[in-house]
Amino acid sequence: MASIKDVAARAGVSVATVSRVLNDHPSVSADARTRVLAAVGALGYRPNAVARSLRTDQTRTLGLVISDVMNPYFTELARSVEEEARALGYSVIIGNADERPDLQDHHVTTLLDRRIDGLLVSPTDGGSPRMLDAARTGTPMVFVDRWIPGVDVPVVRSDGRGAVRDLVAHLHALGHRRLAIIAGPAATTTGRERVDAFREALGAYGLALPDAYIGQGDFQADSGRRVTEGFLDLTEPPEVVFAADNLMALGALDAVRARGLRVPDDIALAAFDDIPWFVHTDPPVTAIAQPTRELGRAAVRALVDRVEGGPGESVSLPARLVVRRSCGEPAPPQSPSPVRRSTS
Amino acid sequence: MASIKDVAARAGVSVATVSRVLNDHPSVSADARTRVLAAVGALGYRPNAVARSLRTDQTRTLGLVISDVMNPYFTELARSVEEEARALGYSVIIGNADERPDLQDHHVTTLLDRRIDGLLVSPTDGGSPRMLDAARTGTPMVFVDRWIPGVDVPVVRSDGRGAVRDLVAHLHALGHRRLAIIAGPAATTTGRERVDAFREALGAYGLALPDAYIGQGDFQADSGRRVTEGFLDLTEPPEVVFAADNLMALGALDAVRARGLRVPDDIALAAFDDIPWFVHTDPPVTAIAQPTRELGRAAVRALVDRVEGGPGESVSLPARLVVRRSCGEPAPPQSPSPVRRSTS
DNA sequence: ATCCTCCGTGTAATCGATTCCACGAGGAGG
DNA sequence: CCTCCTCGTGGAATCGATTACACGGAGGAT
Repeated sequence: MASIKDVAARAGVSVATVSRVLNDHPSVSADARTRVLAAVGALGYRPNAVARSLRTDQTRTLGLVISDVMNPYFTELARSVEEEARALGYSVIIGNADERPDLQDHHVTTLLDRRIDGLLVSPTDGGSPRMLDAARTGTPMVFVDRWIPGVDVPVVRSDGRGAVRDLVAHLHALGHRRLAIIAGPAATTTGRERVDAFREALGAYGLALPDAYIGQGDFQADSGRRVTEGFLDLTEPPEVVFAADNLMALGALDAVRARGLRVPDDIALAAFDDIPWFVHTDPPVTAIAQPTRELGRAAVRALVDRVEGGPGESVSLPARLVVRRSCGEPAPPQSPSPVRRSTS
Repeated sequence: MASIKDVAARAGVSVATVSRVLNDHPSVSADARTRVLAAVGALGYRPNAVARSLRTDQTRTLGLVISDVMNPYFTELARSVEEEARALGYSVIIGNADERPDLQDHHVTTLLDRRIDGLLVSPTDGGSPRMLDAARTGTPMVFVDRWIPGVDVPVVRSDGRGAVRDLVAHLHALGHRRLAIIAGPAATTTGRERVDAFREALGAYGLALPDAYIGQGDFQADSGRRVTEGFLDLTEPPEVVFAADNLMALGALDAVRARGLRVPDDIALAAFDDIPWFVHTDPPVTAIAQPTRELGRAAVRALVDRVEGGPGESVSLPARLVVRRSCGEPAPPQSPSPVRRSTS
């Protein structure tokens, strides 16, 4: 592969001049510039980003470590992150932690070894020493979606409290009183927050959230299935199951179906994190939608700001409730059939 | 950040010795080794991958350019690629082309600039000059899922012919005779092949595939919707719509629902590429499933083989039909309700 | 005419690793 | 005791860029 030396030789100038042309430094004669450009074209020369990075100490690359790529929410997040980064002249390297702290650590380590300019993380746990260390020693870093309390890093996230209140209001209006939640891992902020918000919203209606109605999940479909089975085995099963993420909602749907029961007639279902497929499930699932695209954009902007020496502002965007039919909502208005209300 | 020089100074040896310890070169005394290791630990030293790459001319990184991350099929592919690459000691940088040739070209270019060791591509089109050039000038490269005819690069893909035959047999047995297809872009091999396989399978039953029953899609949900509306507007609409990918099937489902029609009673639906959500849609969708994980693994193995100077074998794995209820199949055996057959 | 600036250019140092080569010490063999 | 290896080690070149510095020439001011 042609190097800058080859270009210099062919253009009859020094490598310094070639470099100046390529970085459009002002003091280059028009003549030299055209000769260099001609040589570049003839050789199909492309600067070696590795060498350039070594010298300039910047890679124009951002690292993104997410908890689970197979979750459509994170896929969309990753996509919008890449889009915004590209617009700003950066590349993105994605590391998929699969909700495993050891994998998360692996990715953080290799990203740091590659000297990425900044790191976007949606932490799976309390954070490995390596990550905490990076944050402390000044690696530009921003948390997205989830964060680690006590670590001084900007956080870009969505606030679901309002939407959870709306959801509970919706459920209450439909007559539901026994509401259960499939929680995310306690090690994650989103895992804890969603439970807290749910409990708080319940409290506003004088409803309690008994321990038996809090199932411990891990944001994966299997755990949603397992927890839901537990709920159904209770002597007094809940009337509604609220899954703290979309994958666990899917598992819950599986569990309900496996019992030969139906949503929402036998049990209602709602989920945190909306995805296109929820429109097409049987029944369509009521969910809380995060402004995922905006989250990705804002995260990149905050990170790039940090990279360039700025403060990198934290951002919190509101989520919103999207009502469908999985909680017993009457069929949509265009349907002429009479409204049938679920039991209780 | 500590460099090899700092380690050398602290251990009281030369940088050469430090490097030898780190790459466990045999001729290093036990004494020197322990001192170096101690210094590494004390300083929290991690070798600079950028510098190392410049010198060794290898990045231990693979590039993966896929057509559309938001498509669950490609997400899973990307995930398995990363898994296998990690097992082999490589990192992977994913580029999302979003079915846009210009974006694909952008990613190929930046990946090449970064001097990745090998490139995995699922081409969106016939290939940009840059990509063709890279293939010709010896950049290790492997096509996955889709490929470009006439380019001498190993191809790792899934053969769907058998599964398409099974699908047509299934449809024929259910009494369907007017079968239509939502095709993928003609610029992609998978776009063309699936139509060909479908037409061929139809031929075996003496059925034709009229032009009116071939809708041109682009592998995105919107096109599936549009094409399906066209089908429904025909004076003699098809009884079955076969979408050449999962996203277009989703669009088709939308279109059918928007008309107030039902699957499979009014029109049957099948898709290429199975995904977990198809189990939960209304109705569950009959689909052709590719062995995605194995495809990803095989692709990485072939690429790494090329990188290390081997031939890099092409691989073709069979896809298989997964029957669900979207084509009018009787309800699954465990259901006690009587079988109801769709019209025609 | 002299001096000072400014402009375009080249030489060489530098980034952080790897690795070839030379060198000195020590052991084995004659 | 001399020679020859072998082993551990360090010096220095190298990868391909960027950039500080020096230098020569042109042009303007005095």
